[in-house]
Amino acid sequence: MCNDAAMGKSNIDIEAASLELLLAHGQLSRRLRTESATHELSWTQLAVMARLATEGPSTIADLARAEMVRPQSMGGTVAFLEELGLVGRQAHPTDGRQYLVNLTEAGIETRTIAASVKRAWLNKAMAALSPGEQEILVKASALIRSLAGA
Amino acid sequence: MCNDAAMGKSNIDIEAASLELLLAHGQLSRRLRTESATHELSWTQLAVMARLATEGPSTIADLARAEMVRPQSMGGTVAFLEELGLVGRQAHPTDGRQYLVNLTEAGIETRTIAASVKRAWLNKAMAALSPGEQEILVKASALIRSLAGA
DNA sequence: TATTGTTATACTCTATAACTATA
DNA sequence: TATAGTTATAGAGTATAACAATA
Repeated sequence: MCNDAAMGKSNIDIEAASLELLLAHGQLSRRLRTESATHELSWTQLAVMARLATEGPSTIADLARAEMVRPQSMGGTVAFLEELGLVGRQAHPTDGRQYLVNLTEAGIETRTIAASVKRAWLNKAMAALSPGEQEILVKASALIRSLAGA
Repeated sequence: MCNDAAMGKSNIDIEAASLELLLAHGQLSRRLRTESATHELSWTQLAVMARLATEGPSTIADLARAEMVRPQSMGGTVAFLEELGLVGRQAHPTDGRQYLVNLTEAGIETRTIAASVKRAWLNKAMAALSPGEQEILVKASALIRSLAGA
């Protein structure tokens, strides 16, 4: 009468469920890698582009915190996107140490992100699912983001 | 009358949905990295352990195909698990080129997998969700695995 | 000739540590 | 002294290429 199942707290085996999610995550990672072309935006690069588009200009330190990488790593990510002309940087108005990173016109072009081969494969794969299944993945995406950000 | 929405094919924006899944996936990857300790099983190592447990002994080439990495990479993965004593290998009964990789007693111990710090964090995070949300993630895991394997 | 597996080497992404400049 | 950012170096995971042994 004292375990979760007996108490009716949940009819799902959390241990099994989290392992399933973990294995699914790993398999998706490897599959996406095989579908990726060279010179394609990486996860973090894509995430930075999306964040700048929705949240507006931000500093390297802020981007690093939001995307859960070290500032040094984010510095490299931003430098790479800068070389591609997708983002630019401006001096911070009040703090001489910081830069404000922003999307350039080229970066704003949705096509730049949409051109991703990763997305092309995933678009196709998701289009083959039923609307109900698609909805599950949309809800799961939101849940995963909230889990990861908590 | 000719676009998907008008035809009632789906009320979900596939482009947006796949980007959401992609961004969620990336964020989960980075979060799990920050939660991971050193000397912990990697994604592929974990996947191989799980596969050997459910599918029985298999060859390196088969494992590589199933987990979508190159045979050379899987060779390294198996060699690593072998050093840890989690898997062993036997000569193939009929083909002298191949080995059959199998879980050792130590590997069979569920605790070996369960000891993962990744899983500990994810268990805790998933336990905090409602049963309905947990169910969504369980269903999404199955969908993602079928997408990745297709 | 094709396939299994190994060895050698390189690439991508990120981490840690040490440094400079500004607050 | 603390923080933003850079530079240098190292690590994990996987890829490609070249090779040996077996089918």
